[in-house]
Amino acid sequence: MHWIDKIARLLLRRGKRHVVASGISVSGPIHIGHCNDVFIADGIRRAVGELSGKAEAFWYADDYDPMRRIPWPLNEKGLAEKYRQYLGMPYIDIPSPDPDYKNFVDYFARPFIESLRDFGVKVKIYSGAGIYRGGKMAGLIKTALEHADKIRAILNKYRLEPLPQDWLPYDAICEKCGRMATTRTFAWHDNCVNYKCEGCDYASGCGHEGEADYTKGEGKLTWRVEWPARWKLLKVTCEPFGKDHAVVGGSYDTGKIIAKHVFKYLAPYPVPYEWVSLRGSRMSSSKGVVFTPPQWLEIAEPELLRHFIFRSKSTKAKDFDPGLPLLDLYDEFDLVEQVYFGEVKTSDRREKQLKRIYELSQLRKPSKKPVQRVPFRFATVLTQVMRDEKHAIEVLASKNILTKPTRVDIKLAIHRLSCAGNWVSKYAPERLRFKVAEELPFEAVRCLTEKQKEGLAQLAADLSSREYTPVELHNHIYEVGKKIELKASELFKAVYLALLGRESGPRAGNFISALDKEFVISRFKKVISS
RNA sequence: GGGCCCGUAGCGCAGUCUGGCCAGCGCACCGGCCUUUUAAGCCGGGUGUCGCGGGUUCGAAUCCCGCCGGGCCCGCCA
Repeated sequence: MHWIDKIARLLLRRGKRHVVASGISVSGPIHIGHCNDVFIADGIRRAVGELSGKAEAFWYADDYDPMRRIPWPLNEKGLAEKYRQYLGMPYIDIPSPDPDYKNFVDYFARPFIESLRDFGVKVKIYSGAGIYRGGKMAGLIKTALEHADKIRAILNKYRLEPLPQDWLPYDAICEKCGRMATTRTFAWHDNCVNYKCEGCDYASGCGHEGEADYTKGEGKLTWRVEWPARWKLLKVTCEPFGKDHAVVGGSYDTGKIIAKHVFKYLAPYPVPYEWVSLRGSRMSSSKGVVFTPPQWLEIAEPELLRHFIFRSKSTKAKDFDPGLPLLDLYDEFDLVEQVYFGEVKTSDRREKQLKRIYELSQLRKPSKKPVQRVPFRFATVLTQVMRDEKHAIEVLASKNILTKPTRVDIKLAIHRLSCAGNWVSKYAPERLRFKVAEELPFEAVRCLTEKQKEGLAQLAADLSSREYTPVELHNHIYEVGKKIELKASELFKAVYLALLGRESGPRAGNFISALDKEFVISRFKKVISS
């Protein structure tokens, strides 16, 4: 059974209605590693629903935390100076570097939130700042303040250095300088928490002493208390989270205890997950080592990222490499799809697992009919020679890659071709790139022998006298070589030199078929008369 | 100091929860074929002490204990 379904079953043993939480701190560019979080939450929501439970999922933007590091690209020269002043302030109060976005949070979170729909993820969106400023957390904050001693005792069990006697689980925003990380709270009464803006290790305080109204969002609960409060507020029953929170004595452990003893709430069923690395190294918002969902959609279908996440256990570390390894991911996805549609056989057990992975990779219910796909490796060649979409579809049909394609098949093919085009220009190694020479490459064809020219002349003549399928054409090159007693490899070389200006290229039959015939004939003729 | 994950074929991995067709998949590789350059196709081939050592069991990659190696997280804040 797939791990998503195991979790769904466990949840249903606890109850019928479920709320699956996800969310991250909006501290910089949101990358595909963060997709684990929402995709898993959404996947569980889906699985619970399929098992006739009631479930919803949400994504919560932690946008009311203080900025402790300036993220890429705001830490680049010019901008860094400007953003230094905002250290310690809540993300929501920091301006956007781009006027098209409302603020720092909008700038980083909107591209992510907007892409969620493209990935078939159906989640409610919450904003921490919205929750606090809307006063929704007021009651829970009061409870936490009333139980400050109890909370402090719980946390101290897990700390080397105990919290101060007057510690409160609340971080106030300084009304004078707007910073949150710099304040120290020490007392409270009615709706207000007293603080002094003293500074912290990465930002200095302004010295102001004041009162923050916690019912109006003039501050927030400290993380280890906020998390359980949020569970209670939003009735969370299940939540995936990264391994940093999952550590013994970490925020889940203390959150569970605080939830039970302070908020009288059963902690959600935890789903810890491993992180996604990029080309072997940890993604880092501050260094700009990130790969984002919109970047993903440029080079691959959304189903592929879902496949990437659901194909292995959540606790398994995953590495993503948009270079050549992406091709393997494509092949694997296509293979799983063929297994789903019964076109490829495997063991019963494996088949069951793969079919479920395929379902989870889909944005909606899978198609009833088998889907025709253009192998991505081939798409990377076709996209470099095709004249237009119509022509590309003709080529695909002539090669039997698409047989009687439906409108959907054609749409998928065109989409994959555009992904392939983007991939070739952005991530492919040089050797997979080629460009048809627009003008006769004089330098390159100068070294051609008379025999090679004779071969090209023959090919040109044959091309104009009849139609060839790609395979026929490929074979025909060998026939021509035999006829004029020229080694096939020499003739291939001549073909590539004439068209590309280099000695090798994509498989010749495919390649020439994908080009305009008259263009090829005239190019060959030009070579002969050069 | 504590915790988590990983260790299965040359490489990447599935299988471990629920012990018994679990010795598998992809790529690579080897042999053969297509007169067939190329990250093209077809047919055939598994190349393995399942990290090591114990234990439980009729039976262990799978469960338990110990150890080794690699990676990561926490021990500030989130």
